[in-house]
Amino acid sequence: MNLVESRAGDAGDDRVGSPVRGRPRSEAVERSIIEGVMKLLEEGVPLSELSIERVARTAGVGKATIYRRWSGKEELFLDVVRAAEPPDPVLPGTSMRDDLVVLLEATRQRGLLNRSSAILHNVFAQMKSSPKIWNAYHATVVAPRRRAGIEVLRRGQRDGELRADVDVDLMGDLIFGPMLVRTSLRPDADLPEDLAERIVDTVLEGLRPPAR
Amino acid sequence: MNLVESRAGDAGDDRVGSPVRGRPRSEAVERSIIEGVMKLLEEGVPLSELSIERVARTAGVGKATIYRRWSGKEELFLDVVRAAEPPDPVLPGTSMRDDLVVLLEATRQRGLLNRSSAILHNVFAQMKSSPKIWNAYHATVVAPRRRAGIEVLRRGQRDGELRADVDVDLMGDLIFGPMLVRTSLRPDADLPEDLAERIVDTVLEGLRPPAR
Amino acid sequence: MNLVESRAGDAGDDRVGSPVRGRPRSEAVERSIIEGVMKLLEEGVPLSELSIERVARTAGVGKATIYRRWSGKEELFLDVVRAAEPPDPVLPGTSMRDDLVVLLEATRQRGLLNRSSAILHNVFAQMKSSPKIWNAYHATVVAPRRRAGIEVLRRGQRDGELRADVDVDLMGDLIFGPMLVRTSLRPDADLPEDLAERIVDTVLEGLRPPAR
Amino acid sequence: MNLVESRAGDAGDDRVGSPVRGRPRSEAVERSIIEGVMKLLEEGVPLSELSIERVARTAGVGKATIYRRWSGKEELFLDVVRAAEPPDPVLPGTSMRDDLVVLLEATRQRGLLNRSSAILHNVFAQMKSSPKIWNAYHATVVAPRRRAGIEVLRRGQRDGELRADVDVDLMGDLIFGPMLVRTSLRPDADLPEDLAERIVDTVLEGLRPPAR
DNA sequence: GCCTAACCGAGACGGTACGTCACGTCTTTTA
DNA sequence: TAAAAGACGTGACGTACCGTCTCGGTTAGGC
Repeated sequence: MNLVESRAGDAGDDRVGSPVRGRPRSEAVERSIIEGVMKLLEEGVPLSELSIERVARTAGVGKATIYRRWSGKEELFLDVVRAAEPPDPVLPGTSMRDDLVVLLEATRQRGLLNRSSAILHNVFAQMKSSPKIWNAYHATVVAPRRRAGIEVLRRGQRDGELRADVDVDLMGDLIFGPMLVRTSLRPDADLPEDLAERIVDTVLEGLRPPAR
Repeated sequence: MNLVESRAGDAGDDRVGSPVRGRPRSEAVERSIIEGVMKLLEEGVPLSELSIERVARTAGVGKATIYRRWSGKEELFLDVVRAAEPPDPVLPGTSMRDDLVVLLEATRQRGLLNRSSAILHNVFAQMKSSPKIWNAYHATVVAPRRRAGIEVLRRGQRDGELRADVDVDLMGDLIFGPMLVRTSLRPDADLPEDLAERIVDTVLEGLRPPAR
Repeated sequence: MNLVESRAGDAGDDRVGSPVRGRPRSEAVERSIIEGVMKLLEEGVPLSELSIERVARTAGVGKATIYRRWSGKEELFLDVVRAAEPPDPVLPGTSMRDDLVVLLEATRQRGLLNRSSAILHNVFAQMKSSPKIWNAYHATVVAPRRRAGIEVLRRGQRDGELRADVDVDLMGDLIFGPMLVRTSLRPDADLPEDLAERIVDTVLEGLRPPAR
Repeated sequence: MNLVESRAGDAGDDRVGSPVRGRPRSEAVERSIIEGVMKLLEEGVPLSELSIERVARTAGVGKATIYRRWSGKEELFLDVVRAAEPPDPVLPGTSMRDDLVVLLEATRQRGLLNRSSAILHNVFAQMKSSPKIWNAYHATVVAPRRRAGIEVLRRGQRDGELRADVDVDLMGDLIFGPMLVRTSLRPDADLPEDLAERIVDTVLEGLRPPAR
């Protein structure tokens, strides 16, 4: 998970009995660092004041111990976000429409979480400002979910729930775009309970006025 | 436009006696600061290395001169973005559909600009990471455009191009959401030339398979 | 008195009738600046915090108005000290011994003033740290007094109160040195009322001309 | 010696477990800072241009490293002066008169040093302008020497070289005052080779115990 | 009674230094 | 060899003054 995990004498060690020498890294230290960051964020400390120095002080840990595991602030935050990421929703599988609603509702829940708890709101924002980290987060967390959505759509095409000539890639954005805009870009947008259903149904239904 | 502009006797001062005291602020200095930031960004300097100190050095200006106008890095960047903002597109007015395509195409162009020139990509990202600045940007730049889109939709309803019972607020996100996701959130998405048309037409058309 | 007194059109003006043109400098401004400095010093503001900027603010005066009169902080302080300098004592003339006691007592009074009022203690100290200013102060204030002391001693030699072979220059330091050490160099020394008499009498004891 | 030296487990710590924690401060760095200041002073840099920033640059050291040891410019200069202080002279002990001449000659040498090398002249002046630092210098450097002088005088009284009823405290100033005035207060005074002898002999002339 | 030059307050301006903080690396002792 | 501790060089932070420079507005002669 970390980006800096190479231990001295790690690779290419022939002897099986003692792959690493010296004192092993403490997992407890690892946990206490990540939990320390979360504690600070929950206490409302703005991200700009979250220095490595302060994290080390809070976790009762030396700075070098942090740098031994992560190459910098961004990598550390990436792991913090990953640790706080809610599990993927279970799809009912009753229909494409229902599966899409469930996926979209999970996205809405995430948006609500970001807004209310403020734990991750800023970490998230910070991540977006760092292309390297945002790409890493995208690749390991966001993209898989998007792929799951695409897969649902493709299955819908096979089952006749969606026109076969539709570009599922664009379709994914048509479904998730409106929700993501409201959760991530428009700070003032509201997220009513039936939003997921309304988006899915509206997109699927067609919006032209009925032929008279 | 600036956030720090308390000077005695600003606009709308009835009294004739003492409109401004002391040497007035130089507009040339103001311009050279903003242009200095742009120059640095164009040269590929990462935003994290864009200190006020460096901006001052580049613009040949004292730090205090910057702090006299902006209360910090974020406020300065906000003005940089505003200065680089392209003008609003002119709507053809031939139909709701055409107007929407033009608006959406402008959004796509903005996305292309952000990606290619790298001038604003990072400033943008940075802005998103600061709620205060993002809200200010949203209120003065993004929201008006969104209102323009909503207005087009409402006119479409009056003219019978859009069903009268549709929630234009949600509709705005249905149209602009997919494009914004591709320009702002998905770093790997492509932006083909006909994307605006396809989004508008697909959303308006309806996606259910035709009754057999 | 000031070090920067050149007015434009000052020197080399042929015409006699109009030596200065334009609005003349206000003497009131001059006074209010010096009094402003004294007020601040009396309030206990340490000299290191006495910036030109603050002096200008206190006196309700523009900075340029100060720089028009003095070339810097040191020159200004020099004039402040000169303005606060007590008048030279009047010598009784009854005898060399009495004149010396009066001069030495004036020095003691000055030391007491410096210690108690704290007005000048620090200005004095600051002045000593600037060779240029200290020399100027020495030349215009201290040296004349020293010359007065030397003159008294010389008169004493003529009148037979002091041995004729004594080096009056060294003698001056023998008399004034002990007092100056206590007033200027030893912060903990006490200055009893009869100090001047004791110094003069002790030093003279061995230097009286031998009874013939 | 320094004024800022709070480190855990200093001297006199009985507990064996944790005498000092973390990387110890480098003595080499300490030396290079003080030597850097001296180098600059020798090059003729006026004291007013001796900023902490410049000292750090010269010594190849971070500003924080300086502030870790001294709380400001004055404290640093105090240590510089102490480092440059010549060793106390060795008293011959042949007589009170000879001892006094040796002590006074050391004072004269110090004055010559201050004048010629210019290393310390200004540091000295600066120190005098800061009561806190001057008092510290006085207490640790000047006062002990004065006490040594007083002790010599007292011994002279015991040995019959000085009248027993003389106030040795005042006597100290009578001897050292004239020399100090010439070395510290009068910038134009000369310091001839036989000055120490002449002062001592002149002052003692009247204070010898009466021949029985 | 005007003209005009210098004054005056205010404050912007390019600089420099302040003292603090965090960065990421390093050097200690202890485990 | 990991770990806590903290020193180290580096460099940005935001503030305060420096001495100079515009501004609009005042004050005095000289015309």
